[in-house]
Amino acid sequence: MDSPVARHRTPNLRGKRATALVIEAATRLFAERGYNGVSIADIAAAAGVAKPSVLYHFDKEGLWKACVETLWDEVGRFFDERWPHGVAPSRALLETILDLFIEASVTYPAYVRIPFIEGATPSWRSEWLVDRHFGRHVRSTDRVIRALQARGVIGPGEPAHYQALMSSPVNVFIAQAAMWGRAYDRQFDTADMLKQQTRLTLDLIIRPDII
Amino acid sequence: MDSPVARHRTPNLRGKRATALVIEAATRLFAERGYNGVSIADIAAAAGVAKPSVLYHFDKEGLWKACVETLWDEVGRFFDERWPHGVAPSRALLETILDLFIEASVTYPAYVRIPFIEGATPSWRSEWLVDRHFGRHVRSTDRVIRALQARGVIGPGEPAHYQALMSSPVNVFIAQAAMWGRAYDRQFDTADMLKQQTRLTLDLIIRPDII
DNA sequence: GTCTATACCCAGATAGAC
DNA sequence: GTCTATCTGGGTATAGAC
Repeated sequence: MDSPVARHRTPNLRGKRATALVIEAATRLFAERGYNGVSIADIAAAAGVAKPSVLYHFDKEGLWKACVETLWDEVGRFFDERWPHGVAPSRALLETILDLFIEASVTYPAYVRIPFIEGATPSWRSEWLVDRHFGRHVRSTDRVIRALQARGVIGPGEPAHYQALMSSPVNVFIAQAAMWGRAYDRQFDTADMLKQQTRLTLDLIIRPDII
Repeated sequence: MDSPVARHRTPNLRGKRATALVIEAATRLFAERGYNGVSIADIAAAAGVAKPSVLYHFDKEGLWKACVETLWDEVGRFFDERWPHGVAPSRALLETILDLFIEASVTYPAYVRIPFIEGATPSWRSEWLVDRHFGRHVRSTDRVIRALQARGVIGPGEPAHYQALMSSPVNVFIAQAAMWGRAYDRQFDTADMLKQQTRLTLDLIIRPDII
């Protein structure tokens, strides 16, 4: 072995194009460790290719953006297929939407973890995320909350405060699951824990006299 | 200028010892950008000393731990001086405690931001934080919540879920203030926003029939 | 204890054969 | 398009004068 002659190896394909393999691996790593915690070498190893093969397609910044775009496209389709269009603001609507977000968060944890990690610290990534995705999402949720308030489903107060409360399930149980899990010696990032947390949050913020 | 002769300069002191200056600057930077986002050169520049003067006292890992210990000591004293010892579990107790946490979080944002940033990603820092500080804090809050539940101040359900809800004000309005601020085009990390958020959270989780 | 100068390593990125 | 080999910069850390 290690003969100097027969040394070509696994030229490339495993069915998928290399770019897809790289984006898949990179998305997982970026979501686990954050942009600064991942090297091109890590990504290349995880994708089963050589470092320059990654850098042939992307520089690191471009790769991160491509990962986010690909993931958001996928999650966007997930929501489009399930969104309750044309439903009047009601307790049932809020339940449906929050359940949908939980399902999306469990299916695509990177969708929660990437904004959480990169948004904690100022950088071109946090700005880019807000300008391109997060801002739109926050403002549209804001409108849903206002509509629910107008119908009396949830009480008065700034929508931002309700958003903060509603984001707590995924923040704690997905983005910080490892820390809480170690503190409590127990697993937190399960669909069941998320369901319980969301149920509790809903029961608290929905006014008791509304069905 | 730049003469090769008269080239000694600001030997050291500004009243404080260099270690104190370094820890002060490093704590601020670690809280803003996270461990991996800060270099020794950044810290040295912020403290007004040379790089090797920082490394004479600490290696980077030791410096980070010293920052956390110093800060936690300080916040610990802050709580010790104000903690409502011997007060029976009641709505008033919960209000006092949450107000205290807000005051501490506004006074020492690093106390919120450092666990938030480092806890998002697995590393020796997240493990060290949980084992040394965060775990104890979470478990003691857990006991307070159980006592309040036994008195009927807050409803049934796992204490962890209530902790997640109660952590949402500081999570969103301190640790992710920059991102939400950019999305809403508005400032979030103000004492007033935190007060409002905490008031809302309390009103929701405290059972309405309890005074 | 603090500095200037430098060692050393690992990261991102490029050169050029295949 | 993918590889091996290499360059370069910025990072932590050290050597040694003062």
